[in-house]
Amino acid sequence: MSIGIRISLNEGLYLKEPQESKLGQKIIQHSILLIEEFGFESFNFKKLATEIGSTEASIYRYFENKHLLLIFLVNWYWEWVNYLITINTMNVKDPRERLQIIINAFVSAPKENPGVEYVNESKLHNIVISEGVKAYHTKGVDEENSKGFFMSYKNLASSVSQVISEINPDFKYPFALATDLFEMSNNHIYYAKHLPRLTDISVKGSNVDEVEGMLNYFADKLLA
Amino acid sequence: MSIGIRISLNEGLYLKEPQESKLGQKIIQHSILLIEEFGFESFNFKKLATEIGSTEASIYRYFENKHLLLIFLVNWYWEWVNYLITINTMNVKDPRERLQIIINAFVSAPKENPGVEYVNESKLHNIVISEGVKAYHTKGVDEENSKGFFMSYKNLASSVSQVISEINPDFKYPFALATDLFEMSNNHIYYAKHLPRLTDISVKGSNVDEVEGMLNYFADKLLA
DNA sequence: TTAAAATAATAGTAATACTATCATTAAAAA
DNA sequence: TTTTTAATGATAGTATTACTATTATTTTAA
Repeated sequence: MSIGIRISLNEGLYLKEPQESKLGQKIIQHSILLIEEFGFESFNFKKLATEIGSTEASIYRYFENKHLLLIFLVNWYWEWVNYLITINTMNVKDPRERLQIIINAFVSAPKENPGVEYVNESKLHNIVISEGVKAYHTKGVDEENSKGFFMSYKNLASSVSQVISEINPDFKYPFALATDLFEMSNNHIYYAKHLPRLTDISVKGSNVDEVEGMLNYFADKLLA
Repeated sequence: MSIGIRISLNEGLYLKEPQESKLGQKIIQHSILLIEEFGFESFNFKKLATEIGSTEASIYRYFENKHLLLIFLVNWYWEWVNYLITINTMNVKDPRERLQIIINAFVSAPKENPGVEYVNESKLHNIVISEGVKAYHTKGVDEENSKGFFMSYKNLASSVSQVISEINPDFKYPFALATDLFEMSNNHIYYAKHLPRLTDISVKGSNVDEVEGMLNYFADKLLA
């Protein structure tokens, strides 16, 4: 059962809106499961087709290729985090408190499941952590950007930058800090798990309190 | 003509040390040129072979696959930045000044060409900026890490973290900040060029002063 | 000057990333 | 309800990629 959020994404990302059909939803659902489990490189439409009992050709009717599917998924995540931030900060006046809520959403948005039944938000977050940067680190970035494929990230950065500027109107780098907090959140969760000597924090199970603490500390210090 | 630096990397990264033969050096040299120009995804050993007038099979005698070649190149960069930092901070007592030199190396190491004739450091830096994260964002990261494939990055982070701890021995996140400064440096140069709404800084041509200014500001504030 | 090592030439395989065509099924409109 | 349309499935096929194997030739070193 859905609580009724509908995430609408740039139409150029897909050939046919996958959220509006059973097969489309299955593609989203199982691509998340497969990419999370086996990684983006070894993921392909043939394996996905087998997994959902469909065919490669059918999947190609929804997405041009797996790269655009990845961009779609990452955009879905950005939109969803932005949505969560919006509702969770709605009645909070103090911008410092709003930024804390934002940082909490960055590290643990998946815990607040919005009930889109075909999206496992926790696994999608893992994908964003492990593979997310690949969405915009390609030679096609400029063309894709011109089509608006990264608008959701920009909107998210913009929302956060506004809160930052509210806290400290003289701070010179509100967009950069917004982006950095998001990336640091993902990076340090990744490092803690895979390259622990690149960080000071540790993540036990799904406990990301140390990452959250660090980001709050950084934000406080920078905006003081 | 070389000024005599020799960058030695983890032996598991290659099948045969490419820095010790003409063909190996050509592989390094032209893989940098091709990846920088066309991107890592569209790069392959066949194109590289054609480019250098050799064969796929010959290249496979040096590197198992293009992914390991990328890790090799990125490691080369990390080692080289670490080397530059070492010599440039050698006689500098003040750790704050040392950190400034480090930040300068992060944003513009390529300008100080060490004279390894088969490595275009500036283009290699572009690769690190655009493709670098792909080196350690894969499903194989844990196994590769256990073989020491990311030791150079850890060493770099460790060097920088020591300076950070010298500036402020109570600072809780010296490794994280070291890593973040490096990643932010690369990220914001990339954003300025391709996704400017994710940052506040701009990079005109090869002028990265604004990035440098921001990183110095962040470091100062956090370590104050 | 001969042996060893490195490289080139050639060929081949399995997997990937698609595209095309036609048959079947499901949904919507008449 | 039928009939038209849209969506999906089944099947096949192509070009490229990521390799591996074998043998010939060239370079280097003993």
